[in-house]
Amino acid sequence: MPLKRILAGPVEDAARGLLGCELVREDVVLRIVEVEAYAGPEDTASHARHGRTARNAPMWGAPGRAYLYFCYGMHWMLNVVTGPEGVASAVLIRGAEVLAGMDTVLARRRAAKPSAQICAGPGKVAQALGLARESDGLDLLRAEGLHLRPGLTPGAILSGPRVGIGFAVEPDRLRSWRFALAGSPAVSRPRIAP
DNA sequence: CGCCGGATTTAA
DNA sequence: TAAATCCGGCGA
Repeated sequence: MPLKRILAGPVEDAARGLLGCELVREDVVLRIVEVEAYAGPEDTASHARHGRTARNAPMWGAPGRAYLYFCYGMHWMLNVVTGPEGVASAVLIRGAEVLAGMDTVLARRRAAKPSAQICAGPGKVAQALGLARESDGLDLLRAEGLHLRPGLTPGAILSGPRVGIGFAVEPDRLRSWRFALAGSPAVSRPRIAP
């Protein structure tokens, strides 16, 4: 099944389908190992919970676009928009392994040496790719600029509650919409129970 | 290894 | 005023 079709489906399936896929920008190639699913206005943890705003507008767009937002006054977060056009949902990229371009990643992350956790966290992933506001809304399925492509077929997948959404109400708050490749060293904290 | 506070801008 | 976070410092 083509990636575009998976992204056009339910956000939970799209999230699982993104595990193992690759993000490419210039010389940097990352393998996605951890994601979180965020649905539309009905999901009280989602940026779409108050309806359409200037910030979350890309969430209503076509599947496969980027939704980037600024968080905690200093971090950019990369999401892949999912669902049909007009339906607001997106998948937050939370963790990745560096397949190529480690020197560039080290420079952007201001790290002295490689480590398994260099892209373990959503802020780290966007920073490693050099992403900010100007990449908001990009079509990731076009092979120019930032590109998303199929990769490794996932083995075992772990799931658990989403991180940093204590403000959401149940059942959204406890929903297991965080997914990660079992055994990957690039999964962010807190760890998902096996 | 786990907990805690500060950084720093924006959206609602 | 709190946020879909990160990092360094401190104590066990």
